[in-house]
Amino acid sequence: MEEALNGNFDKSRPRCSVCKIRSYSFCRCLQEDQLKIFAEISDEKEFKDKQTIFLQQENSRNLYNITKGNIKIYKLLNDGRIQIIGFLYPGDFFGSYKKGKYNYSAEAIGDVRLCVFKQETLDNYLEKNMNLAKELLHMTSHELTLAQDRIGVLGKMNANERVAKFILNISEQRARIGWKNNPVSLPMIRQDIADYLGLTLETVSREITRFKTSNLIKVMNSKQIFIVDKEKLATICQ
Amino acid sequence: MEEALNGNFDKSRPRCSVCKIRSYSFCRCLQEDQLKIFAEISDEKEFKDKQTIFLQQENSRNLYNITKGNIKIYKLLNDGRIQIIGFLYPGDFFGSYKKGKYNYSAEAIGDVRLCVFKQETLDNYLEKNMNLAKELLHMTSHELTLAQDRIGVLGKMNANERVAKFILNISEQRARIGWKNNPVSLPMIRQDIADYLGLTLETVSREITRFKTSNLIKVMNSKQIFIVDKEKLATICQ
DNA sequence: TTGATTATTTGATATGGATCAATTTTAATA
DNA sequence: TATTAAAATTGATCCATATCAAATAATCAA
Repeated sequence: MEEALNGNFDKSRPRCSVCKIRSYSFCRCLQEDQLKIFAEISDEKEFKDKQTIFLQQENSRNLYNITKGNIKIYKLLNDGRIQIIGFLYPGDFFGSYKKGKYNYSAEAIGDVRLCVFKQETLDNYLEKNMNLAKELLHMTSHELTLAQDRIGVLGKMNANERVAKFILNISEQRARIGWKNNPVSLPMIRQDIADYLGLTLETVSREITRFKTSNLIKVMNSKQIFIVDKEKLATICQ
Repeated sequence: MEEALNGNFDKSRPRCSVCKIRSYSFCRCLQEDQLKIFAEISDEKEFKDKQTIFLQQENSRNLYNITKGNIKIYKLLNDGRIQIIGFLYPGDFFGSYKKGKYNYSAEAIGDVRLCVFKQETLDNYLEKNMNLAKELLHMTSHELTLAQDRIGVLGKMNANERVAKFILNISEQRARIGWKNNPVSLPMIRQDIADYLGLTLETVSREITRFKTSNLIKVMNSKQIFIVDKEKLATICQ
């Protein structure tokens, strides 16, 4: 099962040793000899497009680490309004290491592979490994700065600036994990982008058209955007 | 100096031992015998109303813990637009335990007393104290959920809902640290509330008037709001 | 390949909150 | 206490984005 998932049939090496995204993930702080233990306390699972990973009201039991694919985390208001909190990519983690309820729901965008950690198991392991605790602290702290950036975008920026920032952010994220970042692929649909940016899908579509018309981007197809003038895009959202 | 600040002249007890907000702060996880060391690696400082604690572009050196008063953390766009990321209260911490730049600026609202930790010093101390590392992780994680809640508010809620949520949130925060929460005191001016909620001060003022007119609140004075109908307020923002 | 479904774009109109402006209230200071 | 400055309220108007609606394009299933 594990071997099948990461395409590694060498039973002598733990799954984590051959994990391609480990260097972008919180487990990068582990020594080679710790990887075996870590592979044992985690479990790799697959999810299909649109499959729910967990819902906000559920008791939180797990922390997840994305090894392949994209997921969205979102909140639902009781009248059906949706706010997408974030799109997450390989190397990102989500879920909760606190008992209680999850703070959002999580859903796969396309096919996804996740490392699953049971809360208590991870918590126990933290006791033995200060590096990992520190790494988690730093990554959580980084998540917090990203969330604060988003507060700035949603609180003060107009539609034009939001869409520009979105395109640049996703391109930067791709670069960070060493992927092709131009043209940048948008795995999510326009409605998701709208629910992420606090706009409607019509407004998102119109802003993309404006960028296209003024030659800042080329729309190869609705999910592939080529950035023609990165500087000008950056100027829009500073 | 330390004694003067916390009103304790008993030199035999470390400052942290008599700290009134310790039970709401990350240092609550420390044992009595560790408090002496902690009092030595931290430093208590006072700031006056509107005084800048640090600016976003500065190199981050410190982590701060509020022992008295309120502060606001905010981001500035280059055209002068301001977004207040959060209002922080006694027991809250802010700043950075990473090298680099701060992610926001911080300013005192009214007179403030802060525990200041040097990054490296705290980091070194973490090495020796797993409890503290875990506590910081949990509190940072909690900060993250608060930030995610705010993303939901700014992305999907209208002016009416935002102001209702603000009043309830601040009242809950007061209750959490055991303070009088009705009438709730708003230490910040309307412009700050507006910059926090992504609205204008006129809109904030109008919404407060609406709540007053429909008898959900009583405005004792502009900084003291008595919540008359908590349930109805809660229904507005669910 | 074709029809059906889903996603995206584009257009017309409506509206919530911004903006501009004036007044009132509160706080600060001489 | 009077004078000034700062904060808050209220009113009139405007505009960016939402909403409603239709057309087009892409994707999927049979």
